[in-house]
Amino acid sequence: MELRQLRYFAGLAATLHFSRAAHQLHITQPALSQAIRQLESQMGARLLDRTTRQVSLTPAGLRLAHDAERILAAVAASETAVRAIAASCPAAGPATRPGPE
Amino acid sequence: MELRQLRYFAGLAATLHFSRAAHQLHITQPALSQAIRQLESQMGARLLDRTTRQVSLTPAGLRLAHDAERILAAVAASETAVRAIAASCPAAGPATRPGPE
DNA sequence: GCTGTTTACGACGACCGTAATCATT
DNA sequence: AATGATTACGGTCGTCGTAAACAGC
Repeated sequence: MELRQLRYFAGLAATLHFSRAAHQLHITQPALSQAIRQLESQMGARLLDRTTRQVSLTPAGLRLAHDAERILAAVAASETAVRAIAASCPAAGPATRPGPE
Repeated sequence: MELRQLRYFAGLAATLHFSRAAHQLHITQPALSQAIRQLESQMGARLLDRTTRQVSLTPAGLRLAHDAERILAAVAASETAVRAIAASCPAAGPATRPGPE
């Protein structure tokens, strides 16, 4: 499982629409479809009920959608915190060159 | 930021030793070094103090190490939960073929 | 017939492993 | 000199986009 998968699935779960979700995620519909299919395969569980025209979450999909948002929020929060710490600690900066001059 | 990065960083933070961490992660040292470097670049913050022979966490790295473990635990828990739900809901299985027969 | 998802296919890029280099003890 | 991390480089796999096929309203 990768964060990319969770981002895509969260976007799809929010809209329940492949086209719109793909557009919001800045990818094409086939790429999203493939990624979701791969996620389902890896999880060994069907996450969506696709009746070709109707997209709805299965119980497992609902759970994953909920968890995905929490996880993605935690990741974003951590990233913000780490950047803040680095910013307040010049010695921990990315390219803090004390330099001889 | 990807989970792969977090897994690698968590493993490295646990041992503070590239060779041992890489071995435990089933990759080579250069691959780990590259992944960590990439993570630092993307985060815009130095996560480790590498004095060539001595590896120690920066404040930002310490924070990320802590967050990474929490996030990875949440991911693992979610995966378990989703699989359990799918297992208890045959209709949500991966290849549950009701079949005409 | 049209909207919307899936499948097929080719190209680009990322990740990993091997080999060589450099630094520290 | 030996250990350990980095850099360079080539191969391979994954991911994405375009094009075509399929299904429901």
